[in-house]
Amino acid sequence: MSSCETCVVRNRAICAGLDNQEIVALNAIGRRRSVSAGEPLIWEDDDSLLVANVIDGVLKLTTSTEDGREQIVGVAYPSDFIGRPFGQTSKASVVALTDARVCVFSRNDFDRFARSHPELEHKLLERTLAELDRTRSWMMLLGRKTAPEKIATFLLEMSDRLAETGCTPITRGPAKRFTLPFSRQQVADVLGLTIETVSRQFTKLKNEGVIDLPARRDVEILNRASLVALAG
Amino acid sequence: MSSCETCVVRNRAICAGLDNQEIVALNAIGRRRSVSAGEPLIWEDDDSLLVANVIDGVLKLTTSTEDGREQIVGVAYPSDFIGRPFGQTSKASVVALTDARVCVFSRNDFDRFARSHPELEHKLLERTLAELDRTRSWMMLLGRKTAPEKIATFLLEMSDRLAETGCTPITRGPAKRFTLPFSRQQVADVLGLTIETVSRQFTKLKNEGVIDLPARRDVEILNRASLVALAG
DNA sequence: CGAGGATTTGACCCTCGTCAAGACTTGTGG
DNA sequence: CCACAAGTCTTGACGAGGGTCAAATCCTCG
Repeated sequence: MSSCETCVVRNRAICAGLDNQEIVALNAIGRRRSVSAGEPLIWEDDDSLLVANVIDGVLKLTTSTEDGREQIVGVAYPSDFIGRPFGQTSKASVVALTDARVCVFSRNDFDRFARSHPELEHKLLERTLAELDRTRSWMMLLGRKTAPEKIATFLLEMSDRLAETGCTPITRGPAKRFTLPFSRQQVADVLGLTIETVSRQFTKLKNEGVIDLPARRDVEILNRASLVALAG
Repeated sequence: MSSCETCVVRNRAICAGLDNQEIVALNAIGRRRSVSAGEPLIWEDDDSLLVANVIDGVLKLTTSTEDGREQIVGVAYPSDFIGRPFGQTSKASVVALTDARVCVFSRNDFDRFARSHPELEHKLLERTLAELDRTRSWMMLLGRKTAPEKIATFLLEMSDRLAETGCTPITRGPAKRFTLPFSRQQVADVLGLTIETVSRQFTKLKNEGVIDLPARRDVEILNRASLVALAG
C-alpha cells in the first residue's frame, strides 16, 4: 500500500532514476502521511527535522514576522520536495492548503541515503535550481510590480502550474478554468498585498470581462491575452 | 598563475573537497577572467551558457521588466557560484558591482564534470539550498516589510556578509564599518524601493544617530541594537 | 575649474493599506 | 428545513507611506 512501486509520483519526484533495489531501500526509511487542509507539517523554527515528497495535494511554505505578518515563500505541488536537508534548518513553516499526502523521511536518514546515491542528489539539485529560478522571478514580482500586475501574473502562474501538475481536468496546455488552492488571504500572502486589495482587483478583472469568478475559489480565464498584457 | 592550487577560494568554493587530480581536471576546463565594475558577465536571456565561481569582488544578479524596472535578485561574493547548470537557462543578468575575478566554465563542460564528481555536485547542492533560504527570507522583506524595516535589515545583512567574506578589515563578527558595493540606485533595486526613499531613510537613520555616513558609500553602524529593533 | 553624474531634499499626489460595515457562504442544531 | 452563527469575502471611506517630478547640492574626475 504505502510502497513506492505504486506511487503516482514515482517517475516525477526525485525518486525517478533510482533502480528497484534503491527504491526498496528508500521505501524502508520513509513513510506515508496524510495531512488535512490547514494542518501543519513543519513549524517555523521547529527541529522536528524532517523532509518529504509531496504525493498529492498542495502545501504552502511560509515565514512570518514577530508581529504576525505572513509571507508565503513557496508552494509545493505533487512531486515537489519539501524541507531542508544537510546542515541548516531553515525557518519556514509548511502547512497543507488542501488535503494532502506526503512521503516523509527523518532528515538524518534522508541525508545519509542521499549522500550515497548521487543520482538522487542530482535530481534534488535540479529541482532546487528550478525552485531558485522560480523564487527569483517571484522577487521581481514582489519588489517591482503593481497590484494589478501581481494579480495578473498570479492568475497566469496558477493556470500553468495547476495544469502541469494535473490538478485540473484539462491535460494539455494552461488551464482555462481552475479552483484556487488559496483563500483570498493566502493569495494576499503570496503577492505581498492585503486581502482587500486582492478582492478589489479580482472584481475589477471580472467587471472588465477578463475573468469570471463562478465560485469563491474558482477562476475562469476569459481573455488570456489581456492577462498577459496586464502582467507587465 | 591561473591554477587552482593557488586560488584564494580553493577551500571555500565548491571546489573544496576535490583531490589534487580532480582539481587538475577542473582546472583544464575553466579559465580565469577579470570583470571590471559595471561590466556584464552574463546578459539576461543570452545563451552564452557559462557558469562561474567568484574568486574576488562582488556581482549582482538581476531581472528586469520590459519597461526597464529592475530587481536585484541575488548578490554573489567570493567563493559563490554563478550561473545555471543543467537544462534550463535562467533569465537573469550578472553584472560586476566591483572589479572582480571569476573562474568561468562553459556550461556543457561543467555539467559533464559535475555529473561525474558527486562530491562537487553535493557542494553545489548545499550552496544552492543555502541560497534558496536566503532568497526566501528576502521575499519576506520584499513582500511584507516597510521602507525603514527594509533599510535596517539591509544594513545588518551587509554588515554580516561583508565581514564573513573578508571584504572589510575586521575579521571577527559583523562589520561595524564597511563600504557598500552598491550605489543608492542599486540599494533601491535590492529592496524594491526608489532611490529617493533609500536616500531619505539613510539620512533619517543618520540624524537619529543610528548610523554614520562618512562617505558616499561608507556606512558605520553606531547603534546596532536600534537597527535590530527597526529591522522588524 | 568646470562638467557630468550621483545624491539629497522638497512638494505633491497616487496607490494601496487601514478601519469599518455589509453581503455572501457554509455549517450547526433545533 | 430553517434560523442563526461564524467565517469569508466584498465594498466603501479615508489616510499614510512611499512613488513621481523637479530642483538643488555634492562628488569625482578630466
